[in-house]
Amino acid sequence: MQRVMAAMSKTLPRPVTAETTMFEIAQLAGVSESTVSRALSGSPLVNENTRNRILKIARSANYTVNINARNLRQKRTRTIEVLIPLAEYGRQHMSDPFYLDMLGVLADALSERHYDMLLTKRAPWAKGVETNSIQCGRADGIIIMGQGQDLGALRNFTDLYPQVVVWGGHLREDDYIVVGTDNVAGGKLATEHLMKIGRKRIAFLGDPAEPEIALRQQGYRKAFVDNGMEVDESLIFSAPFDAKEARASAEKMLQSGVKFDAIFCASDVIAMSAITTLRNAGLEVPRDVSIVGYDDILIASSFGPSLTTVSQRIQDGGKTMVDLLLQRIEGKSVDTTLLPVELIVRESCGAH
Amino acid sequence: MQRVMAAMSKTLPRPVTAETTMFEIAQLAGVSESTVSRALSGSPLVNENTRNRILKIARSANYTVNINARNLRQKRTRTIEVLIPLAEYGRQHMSDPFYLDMLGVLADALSERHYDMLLTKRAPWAKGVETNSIQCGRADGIIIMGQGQDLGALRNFTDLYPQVVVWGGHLREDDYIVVGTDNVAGGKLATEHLMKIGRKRIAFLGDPAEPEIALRQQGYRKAFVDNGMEVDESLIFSAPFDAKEARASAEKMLQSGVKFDAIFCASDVIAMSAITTLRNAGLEVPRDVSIVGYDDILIASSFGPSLTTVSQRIQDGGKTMVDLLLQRIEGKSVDTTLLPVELIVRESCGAH
DNA sequence: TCGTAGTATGAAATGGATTGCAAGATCCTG
DNA sequence: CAGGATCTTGCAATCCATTTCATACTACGA
Repeated sequence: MQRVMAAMSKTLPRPVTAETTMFEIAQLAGVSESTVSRALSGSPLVNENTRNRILKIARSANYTVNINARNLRQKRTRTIEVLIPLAEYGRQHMSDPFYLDMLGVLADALSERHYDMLLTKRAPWAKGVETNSIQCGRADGIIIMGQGQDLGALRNFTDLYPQVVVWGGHLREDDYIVVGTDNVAGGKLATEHLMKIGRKRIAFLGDPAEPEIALRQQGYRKAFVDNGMEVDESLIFSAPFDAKEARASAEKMLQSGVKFDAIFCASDVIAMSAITTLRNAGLEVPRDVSIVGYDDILIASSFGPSLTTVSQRIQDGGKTMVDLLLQRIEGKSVDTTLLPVELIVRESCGAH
Repeated sequence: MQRVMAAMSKTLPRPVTAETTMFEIAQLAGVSESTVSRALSGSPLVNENTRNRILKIARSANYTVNINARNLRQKRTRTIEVLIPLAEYGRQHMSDPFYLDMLGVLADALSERHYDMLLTKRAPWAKGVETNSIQCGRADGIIIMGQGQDLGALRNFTDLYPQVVVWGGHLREDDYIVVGTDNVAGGKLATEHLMKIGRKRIAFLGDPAEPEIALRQQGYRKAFVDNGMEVDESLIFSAPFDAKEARASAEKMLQSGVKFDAIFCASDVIAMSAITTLRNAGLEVPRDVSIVGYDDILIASSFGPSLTTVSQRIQDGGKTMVDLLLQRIEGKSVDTTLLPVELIVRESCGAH
């Protein structure tokens, strides 16, 4: 790796880590460690004057409790692991900006409750992962974004470690806690909107290997059935692909020669790719083809014809996941939650 | 928050945490805890047969060491905090997908070295953050993405806690370790490319409040000076804005009435917004206006016309940050590093 | 056979905070 | 003023693994 080096190399002045212990604070304040501990943790068992004195001393000594000692004793970490399918750079994958939006919400929701966030891209059951963070005491619970491909492994894991919340599709047979939008309703909503504005040949683009997408496709089908129409299977483009290949997929769709005047895309990223591909092929959106996406990601706003989409209520969703997980960690009984869907109509979805 | 609840509520079977301790494994194996500890940590002080026996027992008991106890004793956590300016949802900000790409690289680089990643969006010196993760023993070091607005606070912090690496622009007076591309060279490269393809009125779009962007603008100016031309200040659009407002900014640029035939955008997100805005205004890219971005983010590929951009070498950059940080934590002397820039020429940047 | 080097193991101290229990101090009530 | 209730505080145990130091054992050469 070729690099331009700066002139001066920087050496470590001194390795600063936790230095002062509670003992020293206790000495300074002339009390026992117990009292210091109680004062700092806001226990009512401490006299108000004593507390204030201790707080002042602790602050001036720049003292902070050692988290590891505390975690060890309390058997809790106030840390939640978040598992996100991040980009595999080597393989030129791209990870969906949906996750970045969600990450922001989760970060807020967790820090509001004084929890830290441990970020991982590999499932605890994946090959080569030797231990999981719940068991080894690194985290109190896990938020898993997306059910992924290996539903069996997910189910096994959540059987063993129930302090888990999964973002994804609601599958009847699953026993873990799921939060997500009502994907069937969402798919139906999007499709019916396209019908209402007069589109006749509505295509579906998305890979049903992911449970959520499969449910959206189910909703797409339901829209036809419920309106007394038949699904034209040639309009369903469901070849396996992820975000990086979305554009290629959209191109194949064009080349297939099948006629369509609308596409329900299973995600906003897919929709963005589709729009780009159509435009490059000389078609106009929404004049020639109407597009609906799914997710309502923020970046879609800096993207040209602004995107009609089914909102995943990322904000609600993230907060709900945190709420439920923390409740479950406390041992409370908790429900799988389907968030209601909402169609956000914007430019990309005009009538003929 | 209105919700559709699933029929069955899920109760916690049993709160699974670390249960078996090293003592029990020692009992089972008929050895002391010391030996178990050594066996599991791969110490050469243990007989090979004994180790294998212990490993087998530990595995069958589904045992994992308690991380907190280990961290406490060893005074290290094998955890790195990553500070990223994530979206403020309430305020409708958007966070740059550049960070998501970088996050993927960092996750890989860290996990390769058996480090965990703690994700934060608030600087340790921010108001309301009571303690920093290095001091309280939560992390061994911090990677800070972007210098942000408060350079003074950053400098103070890194004076106190040197185990920090910052992604950003190389500012001569700064003493902390910086990794980033050579932003001046990058800005110059982009601008000169636009000159070479025959563009005469090249605009700059980006907010120089962020040091990196300021340096890119410096490179933009240098391109003119070095080629014996004068900078037309009316072509520099540097009103403060972040990604969410990029589109609005681009619109202002159009409305200003200033003529231009190319834009050097300080980031890919800005470039995407600019292209969209131009197109909506009836202009064509690159026929009427050539565009160059900065970052080479993955999502730009699903955006069409594919983006000419200055690559930030996200992969190199992420790995370098992790390398340098871990070296510094070990107390080694370490250099601020400028990554060489590279222009990736694609569609968005054609000649007249 | 003794001494020495080398290998394998265990006992015990250590890391830093939290918390159950006991006890001293203070206050109140009759 | 005795007796009980209420506050405060401290002692010591506890959380669980790592590591230093000492010891036991083996083997080998002299």
